[in-house]
Amino acid sequence: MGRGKIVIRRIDNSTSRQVTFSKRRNGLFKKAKELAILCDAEVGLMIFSSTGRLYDFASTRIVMRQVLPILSTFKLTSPFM
Amino acid sequence: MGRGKIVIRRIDNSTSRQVTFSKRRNGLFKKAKELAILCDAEVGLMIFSSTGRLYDFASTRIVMRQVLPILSTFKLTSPFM
DNA sequence: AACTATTTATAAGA
DNA sequence: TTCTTATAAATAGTT
Repeated sequence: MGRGKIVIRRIDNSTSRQVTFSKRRNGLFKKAKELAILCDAEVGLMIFSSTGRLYDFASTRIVMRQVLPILSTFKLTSPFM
Repeated sequence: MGRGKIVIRRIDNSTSRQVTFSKRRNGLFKKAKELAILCDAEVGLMIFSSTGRLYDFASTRIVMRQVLPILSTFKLTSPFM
């Protein structure tokens, strides 16, 4: 979606990568919110930039006992696990 | 993006809502994966359909101590909380 | 930070 | 319902 077609691989140039991150992160949040509204779904989205900064969104009513099984698909490091 | 412009509000017709859910869910996962690859970011995405079915995706390396603060933004029901 | 040429996603339709 | 396609929307490269 742009002046040229791109291949999906890590963007080498740091500045370009940062710009793309900002644009696509905003796009992803927008679409997550739209999905929740249009389809009456619950959506949780968390993004960590390569520098470790966190961006997140969650529609309501997601409960911990539903979230826990998902967490097991992450690589977890926690005293709880 | 389609034959007509739509307003972002809950889709009343159950069949249309299900069809849109399926299409947009796939689109959201695709974009989440692209963001992770292009921008070297970590992405976690969880979607519950209105019938309670879970769909999720996570790129690796997300650790529990980073996830926990996000969970507090959800409405939690858990013996841990 | 805007712009716009293009690509991509998707709303309707078949 | 799986496939098609006209159109809306996102965004890559530019300024």
